[in-house]
Amino acid sequence: MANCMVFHTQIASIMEVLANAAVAEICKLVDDDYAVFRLEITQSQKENRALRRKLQQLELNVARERAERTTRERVLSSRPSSVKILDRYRGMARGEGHLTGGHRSFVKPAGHNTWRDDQPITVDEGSGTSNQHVIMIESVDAEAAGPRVKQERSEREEDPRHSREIQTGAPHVATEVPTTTAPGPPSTRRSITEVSGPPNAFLKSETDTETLTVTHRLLHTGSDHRSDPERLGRGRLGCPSAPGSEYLPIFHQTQRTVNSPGDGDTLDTGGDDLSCSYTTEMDPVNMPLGLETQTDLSRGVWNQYSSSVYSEGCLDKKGPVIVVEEVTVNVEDDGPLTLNADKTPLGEGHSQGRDVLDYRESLGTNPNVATQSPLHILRDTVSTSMGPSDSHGHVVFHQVLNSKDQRAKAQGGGATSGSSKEKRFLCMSCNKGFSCLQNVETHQRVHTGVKPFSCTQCHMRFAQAGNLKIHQRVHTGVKPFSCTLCHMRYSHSYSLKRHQRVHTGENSTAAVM
DNA sequence: CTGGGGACGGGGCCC
DNA sequence: CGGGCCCCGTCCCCA
Repeated sequence: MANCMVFHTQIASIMEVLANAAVAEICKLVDDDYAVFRLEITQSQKENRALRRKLQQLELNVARERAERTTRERVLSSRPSSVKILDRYRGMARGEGHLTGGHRSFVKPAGHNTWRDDQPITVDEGSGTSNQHVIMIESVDAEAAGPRVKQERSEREEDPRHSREIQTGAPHVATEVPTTTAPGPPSTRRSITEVSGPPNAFLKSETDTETLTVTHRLLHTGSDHRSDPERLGRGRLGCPSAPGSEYLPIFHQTQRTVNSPGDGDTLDTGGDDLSCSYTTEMDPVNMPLGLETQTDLSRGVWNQYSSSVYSEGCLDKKGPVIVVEEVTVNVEDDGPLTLNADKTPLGEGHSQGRDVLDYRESLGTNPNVATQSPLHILRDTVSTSMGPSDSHGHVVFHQVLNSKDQRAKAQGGGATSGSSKEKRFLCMSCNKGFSCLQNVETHQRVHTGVKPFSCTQCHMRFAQAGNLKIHQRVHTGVKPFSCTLCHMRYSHSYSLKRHQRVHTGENSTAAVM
């Protein structure tokens, strides 16, 4: 028994020794690893300190440079804004600026005109209520003896804040200077022309003698104030295509009412008592949606929207796309583009009629509008890459934008690719050409979702008065079109025509063909 | 095959 | 006479 106890005691002591040895071993290993780890940490800390010092040094350098630049700009404050913009642009090229805010179009300084005499500003605002302007920068450098390149800038109504940002060169405002116009010396003369025009439409000049490349730029800033009600209330608010008009390229025109109540009988069909009302309310349901915001500032920062000869392709399985490759506009030598300064629909928003709502009001109460315009679609889905300038200084922009309307794509493609002379008016959203401005304005409701004509009985809305009138037949039961063979009656004329194919045996598909 | 909405082109009127 | 605007006719598409 005693032996057994001694044996157990010895075993216990041995176990204890072994355990202690194991613990010591573990501790030793831990200590070793810890030492190594500490060493690594120390080295990392040293590296961090060195990098921090470098960073501080760089920040100091940047601050110093910025201060110098500010001083220089003050000294050159009498220089034209565009030149200052050029300076800033160059500064950005040097890495002094920031592109965090994307790009903006520069605007004529509000309140005071800093343009020099050799920078004529031609403002053609038609009704004087223009909220959009077109700025065409024409380089008249001697070196520009060749085909000149005009750069148009879309512009909103003069926004003091906007101007101030530009003038002060706020870091977040990166004003891009057209790359096609090599930043010339300060002596570069530029004529800037503001042209009033219809939204999203521009006129293709036919009498021009010199080919120019017009680049339409959809300028926007990533952290912009797009949703700012104030901004929405100004400028393009009154225009259907407006919400995105800030990104509109060029040829903005003054606004007008869709159907001025002064016109009065917009829906008056001469006794046809249409129980309809005229509103300018946006139909959120029909508003273009699904904007996958691709404001990739790192890629393009700003999107150029160019148009003219373009090809179409399906780069996106999900939907049709339009590849806009280049804009070619013929312009006379000595003059700015001759633009058709017309009033745009849904502009001033007359409220003379009971059923007439102020469009801007509607927009103001519908903040979604600002983000649902097709132009936003354009902005947000456009994948832009800028090609190199050709030998003539033309810049070719390539764009791929998703088109919401496949039909518009098909039709628009034909319209523009053919470059029909008759279709002088182009929709800036889909590049479709139209023969007259009114058609463009109507067409643009496709993009804007504006449906000014509403039925009072079912509150359906229509973009065209004629469609509303036809729609009214649903309520009235009027079927003016009757078949002479079977006395079937139809409310649509085409329904009758389609129906008569049954009698004639004409194949519907063949009829289509 | 029908009903109905969306969209475009063009004629006619007015200024 | 030309441009702008309104309206209508027409076609396409979808349910």
